[in-house]
Amino acid sequence: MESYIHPYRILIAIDCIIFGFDGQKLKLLLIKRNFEPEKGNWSLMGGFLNDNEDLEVGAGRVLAELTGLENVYLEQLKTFGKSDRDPVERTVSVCFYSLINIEDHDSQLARSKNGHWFDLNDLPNLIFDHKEMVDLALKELQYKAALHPIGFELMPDLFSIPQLHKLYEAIYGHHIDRRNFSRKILSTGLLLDTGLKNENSSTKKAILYKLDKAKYSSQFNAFHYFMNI
Amino acid sequence: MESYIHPYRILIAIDCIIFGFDGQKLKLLLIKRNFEPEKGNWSLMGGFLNDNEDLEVGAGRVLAELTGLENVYLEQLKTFGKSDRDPVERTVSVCFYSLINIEDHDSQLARSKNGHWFDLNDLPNLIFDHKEMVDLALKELQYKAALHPIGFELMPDLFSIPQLHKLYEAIYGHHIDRRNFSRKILSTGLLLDTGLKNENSSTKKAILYKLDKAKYSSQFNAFHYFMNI
DNA sequence: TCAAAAGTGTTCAAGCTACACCCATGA
DNA sequence: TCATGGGTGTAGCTTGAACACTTTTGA
Repeated sequence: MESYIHPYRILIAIDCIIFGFDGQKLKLLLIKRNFEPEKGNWSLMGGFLNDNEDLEVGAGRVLAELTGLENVYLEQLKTFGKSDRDPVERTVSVCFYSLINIEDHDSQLARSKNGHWFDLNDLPNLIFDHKEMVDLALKELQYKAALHPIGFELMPDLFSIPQLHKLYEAIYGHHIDRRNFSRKILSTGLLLDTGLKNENSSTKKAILYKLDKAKYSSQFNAFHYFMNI
Repeated sequence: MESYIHPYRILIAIDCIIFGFDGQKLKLLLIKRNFEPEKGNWSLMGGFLNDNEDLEVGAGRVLAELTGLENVYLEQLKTFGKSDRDPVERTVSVCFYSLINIEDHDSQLARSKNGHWFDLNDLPNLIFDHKEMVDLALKELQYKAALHPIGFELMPDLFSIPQLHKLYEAIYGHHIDRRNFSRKILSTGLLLDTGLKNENSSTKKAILYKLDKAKYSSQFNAFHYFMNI
C-alpha cells in the first residue's frame, strides 16, 4: 500500500456458487436475472459488499437471501478482477462456493428469487465470467473432496453408503468401485450406524448412517488423502 | 449483483507474500514502511489496484516493483475483507503469494525499497492482518507442495538433491528421510542430470540436476500426490 | 424364484517406511 | 585415515485395485 491518497475505489461484488445433491446428480442453484444488464439470463447468486460488512458476512448474507440457510459450508474460492469483466462498471467479484443439503434449503424462497436448480452437466449460458467461476469451483470441490471429507456437507442427515457413493461418482464424473469405496469410508470411523434402513430402496435396504459430527470437526484436517481421484 | 446504483466503492489493495530459499532456510521478503500509517514497521509488499488494471497484472506489477522479477510463480491466495482491517480507510486486500529463486531477484532494487529477507521462523511483528496472511500462505505452500512439484520454483537453475531435500524439510519443518526422498524425486523423471557436481560441498560432491521444464509444464497437473507430508 | 441392490471377503501388486551399506572427498 | 556427506539397495508392511460371493428384498 503506497498511499491512501489513491483515487480508484471499486465496486466489490460477491458471487456464490451453490452446490447441492439430489441423490442422483450434482446440482447448481442459479438465478434468472430480473434486472439489467443481462436481464432474463442466468447467473450465480450475487450481491454487493456493503459498507462496514465483513467479506465473509456478506457472502453469508447473499447465500441466505436465496436459500434461507445459515451456518453452512461456505468457502472463499477466488477473486475475479479482470478490468473488463463487467460491461457497465468495473466490478471486482469475490467468489464463494457453498455446499448445502438440498433438502434443507427454503425452496419457496429460492423460487421467489427466480432460483432454479440445474444439473451440473446441463447448465444454461451464464453471464459475464460466471461459467469460469463454476468451472473453477468444481475443480476446487474435486480437489478438496479428495483431501477432506467435505462430501458429507452435501448429504442429508441420514444417508446410506450407496447414496454417498453416488455423490462421489457425481463429483468426479466417473465410476468408482463401490466395494473399495465402502471400505474406505467405513475405515474413517466417521459414520455412526443408526440401526435404521433405507426405505426408498426397492430391493435390499441399505443401512442408514449419520455423520459423527464431533469426530468430523476434530479430525477434519487430519485427513490429507481422504479419497483417491 | 442487485443493482449498479450502489454507493460503496472500496479501495482494493494487493499484498504479496514472497517466499525464497537460501539453501538452508525458507525466507520471506518484507518491507519496512516509510509512510503512514504504521511507518517504520514491517509489512508485506503491497500496492493498490489501478483503474483498468487486471488483478493478476496488478499483482505482477507489485511483485516486480520490489524484486525486478516477471513471469515467476505467482498465485492468488485469498482476499481479506474484514471491515476494520485497515484503521485509516476500509481496504479489501487481495493477497498473492510468490515463489522465487532468491538468486534471481534484484537485491539492489529490494534494498532501495527497504526490503529485507527474514527467516520464516524469525519474523518481526507485521502490520494489520499481514501475519495472518503469511500463516495462511505457508499452509497453502505446504498443501500445494505436497500435491504438485512447485518446490522447484524456489530452487536455482542447477541444484542437487540434498539441496532440494533441505528445502522440503524447511517447508514442512520436520525431518524427511533423505534416501526415500531422493528415490521419490528421481522417480518423477523431472530431473535432468547435468553431469556437473556441486562445488560448495566440503565432502563428497553432489550431482547437479536441472529441471526438465517441458516435462514440468506438461505434467504439472498430473501430479496429485507429489509428496507425503 | 428371480433380478437387482447391498454387504463382506480375498488376492495381488505397488508404494512407502525404515533401515544398512558403500563411495567420494577434504582435513 | 577418518569423519562427513552423498548415492544406492532391500525387506516388510500398508494400501489400493480388481476381483467374487453371499444376503436381502420386492415383484
